[in-house]
Amino acid sequence: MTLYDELVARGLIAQVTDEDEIKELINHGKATFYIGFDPTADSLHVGHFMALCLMKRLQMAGNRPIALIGGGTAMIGDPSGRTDMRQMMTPETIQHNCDCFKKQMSRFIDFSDNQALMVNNADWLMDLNYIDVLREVGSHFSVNRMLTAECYKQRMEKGLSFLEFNYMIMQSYDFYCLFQKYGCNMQFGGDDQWSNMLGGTELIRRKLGKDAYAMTINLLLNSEGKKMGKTQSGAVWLDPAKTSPFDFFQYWRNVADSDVLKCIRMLTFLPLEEINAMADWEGAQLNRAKEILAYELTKLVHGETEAEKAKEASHALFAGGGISANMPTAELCAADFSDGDPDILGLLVKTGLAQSRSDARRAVEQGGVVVADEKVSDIKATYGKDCFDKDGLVLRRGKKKFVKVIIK
RNA sequence: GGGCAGAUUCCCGAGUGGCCAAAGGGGACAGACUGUAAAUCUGCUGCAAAUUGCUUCGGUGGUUCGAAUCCACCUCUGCCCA
Repeated sequence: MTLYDELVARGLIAQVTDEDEIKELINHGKATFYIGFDPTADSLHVGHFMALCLMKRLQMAGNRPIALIGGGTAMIGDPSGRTDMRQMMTPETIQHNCDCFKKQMSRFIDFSDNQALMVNNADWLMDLNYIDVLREVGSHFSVNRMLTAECYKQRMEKGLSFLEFNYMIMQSYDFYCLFQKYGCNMQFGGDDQWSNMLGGTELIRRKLGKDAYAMTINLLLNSEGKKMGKTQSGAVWLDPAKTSPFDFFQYWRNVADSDVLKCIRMLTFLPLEEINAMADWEGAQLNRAKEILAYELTKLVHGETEAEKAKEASHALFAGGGISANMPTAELCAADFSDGDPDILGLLVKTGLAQSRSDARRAVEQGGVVVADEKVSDIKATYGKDCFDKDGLVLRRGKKKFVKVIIK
């Protein structure tokens, strides 16, 4: 099976500019392609992970990836898919984020011997001269055309600043630069980037009379049509300091039935035959598929050891109800006992299981708090040092949130 | 530059002097049912020393016994005209 066919079979490809050309290029390792990453946070998240996987797949087939960090475009902010204006970021924040991205990407993509490149568009965008840009680039864009692009249409009602309107032009200019500098002939990106990417191929055609190609990958949406990789507390991050391997594992362990197969197909490197064999799984067996998904992804992102630990902790908690060395842990120190034994509400807040004492109180009153396998019904319950033996005391809020508390 | 409309809690959105910690919906959280799924039903959703107290309705001042609500100025947003 060719690479292109595999991408199709995995449901990754959304739109392409020229199917035959693209097939030819990527199947034979002739593409130098780029994917842009906007450094809007200090860690990559699941959405980026899809792009990284794609890069890896293509790199394995001999194509040359360029990871473009949008240090320059981040100064503007992409209006696509947004209904409100982005908050402006300071140059310092952007720089910090770029550095974090670099570190994380190196784990997935092999940058040695120029097999892949990492560039920052701040390098060429920051020094541009306004008049020159207008003459060189601006003359090739039709405002009428731009306004009909889907990404701007949505914003026509809510308001769109001139700043953001220029994002497409900057992104197009990136492609143009990379094409000239590195012979970059393809751009990949999320499907919401389609119009911005077309801007680039268009600009290259107009300025250089040459063809470049663009391909978008499907956004990872759940069965309700919402972007996956988001939780109430924000995105699911790849940085273990921001989303622990255990939480990462649990996120995937808990996806809806209807989304499991799609996730496995799109995100893991399991062979297609193996995945297709899972297609008619249901009930308990489908539940097993979720574990495979969670394990595979945790392994890819955090490594095999962490994946094993997360799986083990998950089993201990949900299957055995026992205590595990690998479950999320919170520590108490002597000072926490200095004003008398801590009460249940305080413990819940301290461990992050509740946001405030009010929140904790509600949880207890509704019967959602369990300590050491016993439901807590008294909001005034306290726990002395002797409650915490050397394995720790397991606090549970609801069915899925556990913390093991130990005394340092 | 001129005219008009608007800013309310996580989000949408009601509230136009006291009965307002603020309707309704969504989301989130908890309970029941389950498979760590979905659907459904119930509860709950500012903070705290909790039949009470405190802080919130874009910002700053003012009127009033009392302001999300009235007045002034400011900031931001949308629409129309230039």
